[in-house]
Amino acid sequence: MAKVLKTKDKILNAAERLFAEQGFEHTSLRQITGIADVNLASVNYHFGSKKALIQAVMERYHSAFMPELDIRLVELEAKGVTSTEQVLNCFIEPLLSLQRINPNGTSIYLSLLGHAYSEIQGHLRRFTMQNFGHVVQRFLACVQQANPHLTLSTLFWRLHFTLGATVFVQVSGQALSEIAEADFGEQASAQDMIAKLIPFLAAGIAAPV
Amino acid sequence: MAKVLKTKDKILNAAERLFAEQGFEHTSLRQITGIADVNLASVNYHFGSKKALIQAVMERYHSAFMPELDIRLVELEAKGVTSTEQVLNCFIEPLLSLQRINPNGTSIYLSLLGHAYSEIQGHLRRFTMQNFGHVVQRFLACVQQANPHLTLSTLFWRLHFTLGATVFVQVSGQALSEIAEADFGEQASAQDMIAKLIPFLAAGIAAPV
DNA sequence: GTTTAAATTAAACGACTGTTTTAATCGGTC
DNA sequence: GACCGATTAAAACAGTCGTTTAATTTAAAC
Repeated sequence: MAKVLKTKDKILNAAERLFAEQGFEHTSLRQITGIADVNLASVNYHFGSKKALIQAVMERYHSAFMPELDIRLVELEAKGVTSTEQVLNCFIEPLLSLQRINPNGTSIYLSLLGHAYSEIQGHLRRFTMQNFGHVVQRFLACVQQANPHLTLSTLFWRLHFTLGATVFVQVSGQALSEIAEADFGEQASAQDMIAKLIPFLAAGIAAPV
Repeated sequence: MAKVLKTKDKILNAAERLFAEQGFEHTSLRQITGIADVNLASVNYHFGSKKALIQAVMERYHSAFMPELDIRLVELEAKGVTSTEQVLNCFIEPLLSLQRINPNGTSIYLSLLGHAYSEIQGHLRRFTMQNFGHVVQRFLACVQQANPHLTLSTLFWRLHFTLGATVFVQVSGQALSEIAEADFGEQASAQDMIAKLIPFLAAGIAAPV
């Protein structure tokens, strides 16, 4: 008995798919309502604006991911951080748990994050930091504890390099996966990509100056 | 005797500045012609289309940078590559030499590259690979020579992480620099950013699996 | 069955985009 | 000075976008 989705959920589902595939700005409300098979005006009726729709799509994932991440960071902080890789590993399970929202939840969330940061979505950044800024702070503290030899400035830059590498790969993820599959015959799931990413990032963050 | 610029050059200069600051898609022809103080229609008259203008802006930098990079990669290849950092260092001088085109040439070029890859500019990617694909190939060969312990697949992914980190930081460069200056009192020039980036990337690429 | 609010629909709005058209002007040549 | 191609100028074009309006339908409460 496939549940009949209400208009609001049909919009959210269509939007998250298109946003992840094409980014926020390249996706028009007409595309979304076309796929969702609802009227154009219903987006503004149910969500108020496109901005608000974007935030609603993100929040569904944020609110599932962030608390999970925070739990693991707190645990790690308590028992003491000894390596950068430890910190990054805290991301794995929370990311994979997003598959409960959607079978492709992990890559969708990462894609959305990627587009949120590569497009100029100031309102999203503010929105995220307001709601989950403390998680970001805790993450930073953990990385710092793992790398006491690095100055705050160096850490600042390296974390942004980290963010950049992650984000970019997710945005170009589909295209890259196709190339990788053609060239190396390997299908790269979101999980595989994370596994490949972590050693790279950990080594980069902890690199000597 | 400040040389009076012809319309075509006024457009190119205004376009490269705005493209670097805002990206290609967020920059309208009306913005460009407004700053350049020329008529809107002159863009299509002199360049044919916005796409063609984008390529013209990129080519000015590509044609200055790519041959310089190639020279250094060939030299390095001849004397034998022993470390990843060696390969990345080949980028420094060619990047800095772009300041002859424009005092901010280095960061403008990197910004343009960033936007070219984070926006979906398929035509630019094709254009670049057609003209300078051999340089990319040589770069790949050098990295491979420096890291014989890595599989081609691992290398493929790590180079894209590398690209991502570089690109992202350049796109968000201005915003990040401002934060860094506020928090750590350091002004981060394009040169500084490259110097911070290379150890991070080199360690990431060469990391153990 | 009537009432009332919620939800859906079709249509238009106003603002923006890249591009094209048509006419006016500029610069150099005979 | 008259000609002529190259350049500039103002205006309109055709398309897309997010949003709003006003009318209609649906669904639940009484």
